[in-house]
Amino acid sequence: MALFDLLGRSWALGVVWQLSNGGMTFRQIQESCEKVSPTVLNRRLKELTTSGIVERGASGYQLTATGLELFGILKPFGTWSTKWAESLPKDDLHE
Amino acid sequence: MALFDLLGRSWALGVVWQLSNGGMTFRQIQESCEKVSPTVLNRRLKELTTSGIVERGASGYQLTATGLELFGILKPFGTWSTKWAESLPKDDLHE
DNA sequence: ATATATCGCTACGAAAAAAGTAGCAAGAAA
DNA sequence: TTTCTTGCTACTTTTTTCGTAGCGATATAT
Repeated sequence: MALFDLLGRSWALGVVWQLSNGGMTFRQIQESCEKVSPTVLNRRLKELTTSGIVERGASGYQLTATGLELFGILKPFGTWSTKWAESLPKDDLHE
Repeated sequence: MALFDLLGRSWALGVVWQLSNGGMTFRQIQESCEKVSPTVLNRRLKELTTSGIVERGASGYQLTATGLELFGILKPFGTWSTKWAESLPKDDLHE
């Protein structure tokens, strides 16, 4: 349940998702996440770092081995979500 | 990304997780989630309902077919999270 | 050296979300 | 009728997030 607490915060899942493409700079993440406020992004990155999911590397922030493992689990959401989105009226996504 | 927005709200993942055990009443969910405030629980349930993940049945709230499918994807988190929790100092879970 | 640009990040006020507590209306049971 | 439980709303306080501005550090160019 602590995992859901961590990942259930704003942008946490999005950051992990984005970082799966490789290392990104702070501002790159910021832009790819539809402009997250730097305050929150910084907080999420710190949380994910002390949780051993994200680390800093040569090319900026990147997933740790553990983080990549987590992304492996997260991956199926991608395909599932497109199916799911089609089964809904567009407006429902904004509630 | 809309999926992460929906599931990245407080208790959303927790509710889906709890409901996987079968139908639950409003108050049962409330207690199993370490006392979520009714305000938020009600909102999450409405969101998940209009998103076709949760529905109301004879025994209270329950997952739809789509919801069960989602839980199938969510399931691996369970085993992964225990491993993950062990690889961390206890305190890190509270940040 | 000076100017320019990009980087990670902090500060700060406003807005939104969640917590926490109380309690109501409806239905079932005694 | 009284008593319970259930789903849920109301209301206030606390926490989180947003949105914008901008600093200090490093790099690159002039």
